[in-house]
Amino acid sequence: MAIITQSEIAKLAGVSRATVGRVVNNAGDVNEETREKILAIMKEHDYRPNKAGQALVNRQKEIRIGCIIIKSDNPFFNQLNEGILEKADELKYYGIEVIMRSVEFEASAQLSCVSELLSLGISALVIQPFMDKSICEKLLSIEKSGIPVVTVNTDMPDYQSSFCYVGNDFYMCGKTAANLMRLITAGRCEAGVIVGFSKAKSHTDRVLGFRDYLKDCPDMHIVDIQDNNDDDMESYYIAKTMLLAHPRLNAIFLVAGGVYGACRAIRDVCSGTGRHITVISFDDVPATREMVRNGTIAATICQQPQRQGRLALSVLYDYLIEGKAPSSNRLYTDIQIKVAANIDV
Amino acid sequence: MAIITQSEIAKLAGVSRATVGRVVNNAGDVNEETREKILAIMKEHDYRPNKAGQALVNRQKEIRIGCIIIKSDNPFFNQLNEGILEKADELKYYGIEVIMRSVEFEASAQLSCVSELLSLGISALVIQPFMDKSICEKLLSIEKSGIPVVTVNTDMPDYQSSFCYVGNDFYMCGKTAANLMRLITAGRCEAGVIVGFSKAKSHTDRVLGFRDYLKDCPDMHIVDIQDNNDDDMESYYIAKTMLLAHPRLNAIFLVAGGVYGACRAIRDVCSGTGRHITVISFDDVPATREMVRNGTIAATICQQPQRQGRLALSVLYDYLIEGKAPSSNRLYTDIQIKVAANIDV
DNA sequence: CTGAAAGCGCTTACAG
DNA sequence: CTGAAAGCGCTTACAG
Repeated sequence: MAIITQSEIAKLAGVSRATVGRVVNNAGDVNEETREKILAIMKEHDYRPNKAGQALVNRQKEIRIGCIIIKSDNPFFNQLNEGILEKADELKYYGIEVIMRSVEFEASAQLSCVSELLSLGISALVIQPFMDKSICEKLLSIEKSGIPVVTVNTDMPDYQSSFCYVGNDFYMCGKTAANLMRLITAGRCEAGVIVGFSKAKSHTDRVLGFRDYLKDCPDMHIVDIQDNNDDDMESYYIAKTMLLAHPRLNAIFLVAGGVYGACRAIRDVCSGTGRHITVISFDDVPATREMVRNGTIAATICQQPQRQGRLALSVLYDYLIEGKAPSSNRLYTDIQIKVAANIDV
Repeated sequence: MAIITQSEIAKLAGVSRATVGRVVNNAGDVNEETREKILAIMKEHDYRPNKAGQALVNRQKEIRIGCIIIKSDNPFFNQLNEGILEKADELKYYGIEVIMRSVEFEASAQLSCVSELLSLGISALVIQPFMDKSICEKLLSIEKSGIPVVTVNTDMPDYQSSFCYVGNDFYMCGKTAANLMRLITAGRCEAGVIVGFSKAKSHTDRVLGFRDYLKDCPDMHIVDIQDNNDDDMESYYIAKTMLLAHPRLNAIFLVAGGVYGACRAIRDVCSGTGRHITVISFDDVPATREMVRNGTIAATICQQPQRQGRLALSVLYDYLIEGKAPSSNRLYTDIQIKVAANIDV
């Protein structure tokens, strides 16, 4: 079927291009009869607007999107950042300005940043929300005022829902980690779990999924679980203590940051003793990649942070410019398992 | 830095938009001095053409891209097909027509299809090349005549190189399969290898990578290797024979199609005997997914066929319309490991 | 309720 | 060698 344009529709309907434009964009009054006639022609010819045309005319507006991402030493967040910046650079050419803010992962800091961005006149917001009631309420209220919020990389609590969430399905990530653990330990393990922080839904969901998977595995147990606050020193101390306290512990599940610290502890405690620990971690920051390459970590589960960043802005572009809502309000990126052989591809 | 357009450059240089256009597109003669002046301004302001503008004007041309993909019952090829069709549908709006041909995986059929497409006036070709001298020579000759060839999903032999290859790095895929096998069998296995066909580089490279990885694993061996021609019945027979002939065989590496047949043989031979076979396969057609879900296959390695299809056309769009060569002439898609827990995400 | 018109950024055939 | 102009498809302010 050949492509049809607005002016061809206009010709077929015996009206002007402007009238067709009004129908397409649901903008302005149009006589009911002619509207229906035009809609019928659109349907018959499967009309879809030419995106290049839309993009071009869009440069005449000035649209701003605000982004609030976590300020942290963890290089993981740079990967997310990169994705956002890449897409932002592209959107610049389509008349969209992206305003970036890097903010402490903490309620009051996020709240005041949201207010600042609102005062700059943003039409949409991208945020990694701190899991707290005050943040939820704020985000829901600005959505009510017509500003869509995309939660990226980590989400609000389950009972709430933003315009769209873009990121991993962390519950399934936890299950995937457990699945790998089962395959590698032949279904027999005593595992230590080291969590990042409990105010990130991304972390708590991973633990939930892991636990649930273990329910069907009679010979797999969690013997200890601790928070490391994504910190390498805490992580080292916790791992070391776990390993010494539980001599039969043969697996460690690293839920978030502090991977390097935990791996050092394993080396310090086990090296030369013949004791082998199966380690599953998340993400692929440089320290983690190195540990996968040298065999300390059996597998790491990655979430495409760059893609998350790009996708968050894409979704908003489609909505703001093309008036097209996302296909789902949970857009999940791939759960990517990486072992030594495919981590550098 | 604010964005700059051709007409702003024109103003700064004191020339017309047309002259700037000529410099940007390297088209037509321009006085050397003014050319340099314009180039300097472009550089200073980091000028990059607005893609929407380019796309729009492009509709006035008529560009055709030919695609030759393998005709087969294997649903894997539908996935590749889908990706191509998706992108083709998008490119329609940019004035590009994609001509699809589904052809037997065999030299003479591919050759005559190439000729047919050339006679239709294509400006570029996408193909899954049969690995044969006659095909190589044909493709190289049409590249010499100025028509870029993108090899997709499987490549020409190593000593030759198309304009661009889009697909997995199959050698690394083979290594990844071996890496998983090592993790799951604790480095001790007697493996049977079942190959698709030997005239697809994608298949032979996987075997190479697998073999090479095993060189460093003293307790992992290949005890048998056979071709199944991607056929389920042959596959069943081969797997059954292998399992019976080698009672200590505890792992099977399924290099390509015929996954269902091989898995049935494993069930028939091993069910109820307590014998466990670790199976690693490729791709995620429905039958394979089912075997991963029910635990017959430990892991399957996927290659994003849809993405390969889309990317092959993207690369050509960038080249034909924006004059931008691909960042590399090997564009590798991700090596995706899927286990039961993440295969349905 | 409707149409004529301008303009987004770009490319290119045409006239000089 | 250079400029004026047309036109790709779209949106929207303006005049009626």
